[in-house]
Amino acid sequence: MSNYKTSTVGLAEQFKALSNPHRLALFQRLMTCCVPGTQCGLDEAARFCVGDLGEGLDIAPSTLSHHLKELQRCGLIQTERQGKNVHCWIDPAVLDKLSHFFAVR
Amino acid sequence: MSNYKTSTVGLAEQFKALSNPHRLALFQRLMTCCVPGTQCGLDEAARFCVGDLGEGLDIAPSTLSHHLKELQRCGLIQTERQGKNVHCWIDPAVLDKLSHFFAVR
DNA sequence: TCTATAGTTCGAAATATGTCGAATTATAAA
DNA sequence: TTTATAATTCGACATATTTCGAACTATAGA
Repeated sequence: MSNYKTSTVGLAEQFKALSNPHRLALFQRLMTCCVPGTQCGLDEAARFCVGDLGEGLDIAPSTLSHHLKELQRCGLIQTERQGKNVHCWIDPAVLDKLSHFFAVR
Repeated sequence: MSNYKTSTVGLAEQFKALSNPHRLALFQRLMTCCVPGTQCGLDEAARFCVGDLGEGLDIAPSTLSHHLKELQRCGLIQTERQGKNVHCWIDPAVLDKLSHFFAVR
């Protein structure tokens, strides 16, 4: 447990979150705002709200909510209420960590 | 959604394979042979056989076999019989792909 | 205050997964 | 040919996951 995010169990939880096609699609949408020059999580214009994220995925709101909760539980995404909406975003450090895991160098 | 299927569903299957702590541990062991100067899959000395891979994981041989089959099914690892043993390895291209998926910038 | 919108929680049902032991196959060695 | 070792397949069972609809909470605006 020295570092939850990089331990085998913590990593496995993140991969489990990404193992569902719906959740992976949600994550990929959030990734699109993580581009050069953009500060994910700081630039609110680059965030998605829950409803918009689920657009076109054809799942019930309760299912969408459940999936986002799973993504958050394992540390893959962040959420914050903004009035009637709840905004979601990815901390770029999360992507860095996962990218490096597979980069054996 | 053909694009949705090829990119998202295939990836989700690989993440599902890595979502089990035992399978992730197996994959991590195989990753250790993917180091600079080593050609995974070509240098047989750098491969693990099934029995050695499961060493210390405390799972039944049948379970080990099942997990490796899952890793292979989604394209994460390769296997080849070598006499009494079956050798396993990772194609470095697989690691590149996954690393790049998370490398947004 | 009342209403509409956005999202969450809960309980249930169908399906998938992880695991084992027993039986089986493949190979090498005696 | 017989035996030992390495690994897989199969059947079973307990547990986990995915999904929904109904009910609920939170907020903004009229």
